[in-house]
Amino acid sequence: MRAKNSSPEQRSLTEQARRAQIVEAAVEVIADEGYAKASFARIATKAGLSSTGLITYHFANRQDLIDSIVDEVMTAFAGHVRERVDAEFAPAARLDAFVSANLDFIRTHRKHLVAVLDITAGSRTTLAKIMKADIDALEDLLVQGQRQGEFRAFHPRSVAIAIRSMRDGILRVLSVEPDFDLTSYEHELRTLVRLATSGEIP
Amino acid sequence: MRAKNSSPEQRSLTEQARRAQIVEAAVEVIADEGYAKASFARIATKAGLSSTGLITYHFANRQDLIDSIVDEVMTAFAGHVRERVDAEFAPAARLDAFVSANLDFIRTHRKHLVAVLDITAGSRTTLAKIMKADIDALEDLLVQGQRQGEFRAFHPRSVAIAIRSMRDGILRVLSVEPDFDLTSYEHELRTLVRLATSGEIP
Amino acid sequence: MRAKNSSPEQRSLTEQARRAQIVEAAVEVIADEGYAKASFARIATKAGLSSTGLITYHFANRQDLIDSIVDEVMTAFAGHVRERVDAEFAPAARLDAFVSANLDFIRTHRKHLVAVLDITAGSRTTLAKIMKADIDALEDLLVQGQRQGEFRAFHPRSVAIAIRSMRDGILRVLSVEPDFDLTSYEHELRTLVRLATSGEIP
Amino acid sequence: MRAKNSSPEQRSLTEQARRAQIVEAAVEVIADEGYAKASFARIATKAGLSSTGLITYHFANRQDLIDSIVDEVMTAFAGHVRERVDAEFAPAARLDAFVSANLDFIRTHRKHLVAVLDITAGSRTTLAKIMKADIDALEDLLVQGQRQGEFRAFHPRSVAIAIRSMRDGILRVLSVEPDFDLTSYEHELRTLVRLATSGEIP
DNA sequence: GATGAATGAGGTTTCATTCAT
DNA sequence: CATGAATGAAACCTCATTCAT
Repeated sequence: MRAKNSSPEQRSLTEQARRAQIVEAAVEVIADEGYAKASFARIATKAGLSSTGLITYHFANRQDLIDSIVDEVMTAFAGHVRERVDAEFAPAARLDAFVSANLDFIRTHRKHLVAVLDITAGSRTTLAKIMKADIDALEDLLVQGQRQGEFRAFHPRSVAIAIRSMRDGILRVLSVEPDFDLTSYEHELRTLVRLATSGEIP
Repeated sequence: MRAKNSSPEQRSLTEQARRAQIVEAAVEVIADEGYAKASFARIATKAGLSSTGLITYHFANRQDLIDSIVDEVMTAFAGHVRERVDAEFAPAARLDAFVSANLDFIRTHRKHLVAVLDITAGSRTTLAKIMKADIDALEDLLVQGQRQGEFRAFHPRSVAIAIRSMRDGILRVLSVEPDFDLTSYEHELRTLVRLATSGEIP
Repeated sequence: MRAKNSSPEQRSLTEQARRAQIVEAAVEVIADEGYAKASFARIATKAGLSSTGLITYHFANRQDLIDSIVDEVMTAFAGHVRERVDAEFAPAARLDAFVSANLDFIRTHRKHLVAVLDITAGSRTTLAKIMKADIDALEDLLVQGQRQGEFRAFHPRSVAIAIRSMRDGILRVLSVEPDFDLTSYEHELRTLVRLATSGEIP
Repeated sequence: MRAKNSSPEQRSLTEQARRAQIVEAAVEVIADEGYAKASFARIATKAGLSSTGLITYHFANRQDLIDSIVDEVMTAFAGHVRERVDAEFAPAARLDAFVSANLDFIRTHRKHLVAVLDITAGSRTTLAKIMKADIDALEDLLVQGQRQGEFRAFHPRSVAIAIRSMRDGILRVLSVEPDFDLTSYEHELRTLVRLATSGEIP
């Protein structure tokens, strides 16, 4: 019997634990070896499962597992960032909080984010969905700053894409160079974002 | 006898043409459907070949084909950019030329660059190689500008990564939204890069 | 402790009820979707059970469940037909009663019989057993009629096969066209059987 | 590269031979062990192939193989029967030719027909298609006989179903008892059909 | 040079069955 | 009695690669 159609609330503790375990193993495999090599067999081995059947038992199919990874990681990520952003009031401060919250989360969840980056690169539909969500949120922040006169005049969507790109870019570096030190990059990124946006709209 | 191990110089005209044809077809398939779905079968079909055997006949193996795509595209890309950069003298102008040359090439070779982006996302070793080359070149440009006092003080490698990321990021957007208009993005990108670097080192 | 190996007499009421429930669900699934798609998972779902484990708990294995379905349906079927046949005395009347009793049961138990038909089509050993029983019974009826001089001379086993085939054939039609109207078919079948057998042995 | 989309005409001799070989092996396996047990692995073994991959190479998928079997067998069957039927003129003679042609073909192609019977039992859509074609053809024959006054009044579709059922029924017997002697059955079947239809419409 | 045929490894998924609780 | 979790075999299918012609 499958757990396929069960909604998150009705999952037993055992099931939640197993799902989490599988998701973690998948994250590890994807982050370490790349999405292309993340077969059920490797994931099962990494998770210490006796067969790939257990994965299909807990997830409807491959896409379901992948979606679960993305959902879980991005929900945590977005939550972390939103909390930090919402602690600030002025747009410039909020934007700076956004950048530093991003970097913090990257530091503590490198593998998870690299895994999601890899997934989105290998799955266009997932990429489209996530990218839109990210960029929309950033754009809102920027437009807000412009309305309040804190930010200069610029094309908000383009700048949103640029900022998001700089965050993603460092993940790509990390996927190849896991020990890359983020200190300098964070400093420069915050500076760049400030320089890019500051200046009142004339 | 196989053509596999022959070095570029030894290739006959026919062979060069076939290789180019296969590379073009592969680019198209990867750009349109993603790296994951770019099987030899699809590439052969797109190229109008009757058998995947021909691909293995002209390329030692899959990796060889992929490397050829990347080599070809990146060589042309780098050549185009270098030419435009070298036409300028002052670091700031060279950097601006770099950005606009990048965008121009993206406009005219969208599919090729999206394909390479997809490939690098799916193959860590390729990614590492390309990224290093790109960032090194950019870093040189930035260091030069700082030495000549045109650029402010910043961590050159970090800013190089940031600039390269903004270029890559727009390719990800294009991979999902092929008709995205680059005009505004190019404008903002040039502005951002100028704002990010300008100011003499004190 | 398992209920698997218990003989029918030893079964508790609860257990009998569960078995019946599972058998009914299996009949439904097989009749609706075909034997090939009648997995334990589908049967459990149809029966409103939470696990396929319950099926294996009550039945030794798949074959046991299938056998139970066939046994139950065919016992009821045979009982119904025998009762109707035994109400008549003359062979011709008994044979006619046999045909009309068959059709009546088909009308009231279409799904059950379609399920059994599907099962026998998918399991040679089951088919052999049932077919032999059916044909033997019919053959007895025919031989009796010949002995009493009511039926013409014919090869009884062949005619038995033919009559049984016409009964099975309509089930195949019903498996594809559940709403097929049996009225005309019953009329023709009774006529055919009468025409096929009537005439004294010279 | 696959031969998937090739139409029958453009198949090479080698390919035609391989396809025929695989079809024959599949027929044998299905006739001997039943449709349910006819996995690619068994078919490949029976055909002496080194891997199941070769089956997928020559047939788009399982359904394609199954369809090919059915097509091939039923085309030959229908051709044989039609030829024999068309050699006669009067409806009664045509119907008798139909029956005896059916039996002849069953004798020479037992395995093929048993295989098709098994396939249709395991695949509702295929069953529906074939049954409709068979019954339609028979019904035409019967209606023709009624129009010309050679046949008595009866419901043509029902009698068509009955006749076809008697033909199918003997195949089921053969699937379990391959050495069953058809002589008596053929005799009785021809008699039954004659008795069932003869007599002018009043 | 080119091709179609063949191969076998490896992918996801389905499934009946077992077992601890 | 019943359940959910786990297992591993087997299914179909895709694929890169090899090879005879």
